[in-house]
Amino acid sequence: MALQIIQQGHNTVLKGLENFDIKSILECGQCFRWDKNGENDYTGIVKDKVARIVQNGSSAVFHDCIQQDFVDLWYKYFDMETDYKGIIDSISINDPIMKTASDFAPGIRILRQPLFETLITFIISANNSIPNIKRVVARLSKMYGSSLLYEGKEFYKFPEPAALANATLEEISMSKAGFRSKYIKKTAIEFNSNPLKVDDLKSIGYAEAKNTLMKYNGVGAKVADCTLLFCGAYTNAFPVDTWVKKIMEELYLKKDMSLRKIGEYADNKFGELGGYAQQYLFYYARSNM
DNA sequence: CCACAGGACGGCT
DNA sequence: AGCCGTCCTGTG
Repeated sequence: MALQIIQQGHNTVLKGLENFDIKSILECGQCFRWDKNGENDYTGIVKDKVARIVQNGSSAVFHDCIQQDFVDLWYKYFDMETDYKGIIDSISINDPIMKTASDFAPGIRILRQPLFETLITFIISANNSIPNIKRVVARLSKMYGSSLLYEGKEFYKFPEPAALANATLEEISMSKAGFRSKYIKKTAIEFNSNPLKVDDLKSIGYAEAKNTLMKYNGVGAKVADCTLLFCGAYTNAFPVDTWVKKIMEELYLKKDMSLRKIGEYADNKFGELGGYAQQYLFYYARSNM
């Protein structure tokens, strides 16, 4: 059944969802601005829109969301045009490990998040835990992002590059970003004076795009790959963190290997679909290992 | 109190 | 190229 998008009063209702599980999507470690209200019930902010999403099987309700907002923002954000069933079939055939990992969470989708926000939040993710990353991002947004009301509650947009570029290091440090505070400030200054767009990254090719991002202070190979993958620029980006290293070594490689070599192995094995493979593996590893 | 988890960087070999 | 100490905050 094809996806149906229906406006019902103030809400937008989706029916016929396939490979869409809101819990897997929002808790697989790719985003930091969503909060759980209850089972399959989340509220979050992207750009200047807040959404409360409640999923029930193959249906989901976007509360206080007109159909036009769904089409303009959320459809792209949730990567609705991509055929995830086809991707899973393609990477799982002749690969029982990937079959197990994708069967564990076939409803994962890779979000297409705003570039500057993705870059800064993954700088914050360096040597950090997901709950702490969320707290730091929430503090920065409250300090430097404009506020908006949704269902009577105040939400804060992710800061504009200029707001973080003009902040002092002492102020940014109050977010408790720790040693990453100076990375945030330097990168915001650089980005603000020479703004980068997703299309710029797409036009120069994966290797050059990764090099470009790694010039920012606080951005190594892993953060660069996360940014390229989660802003929707390159689906072949395969970020190797400690969890992916662990699961790749245990299930595929059967020996210790450097982060760089694991990345090369994945590139050969998964190619253009590496980013999807990485997400199934990462979520499976974090939940089961 | 201590041990540990989580990546980038810079200095070293 | 690879190894290792340091950076900061929070949790057990």
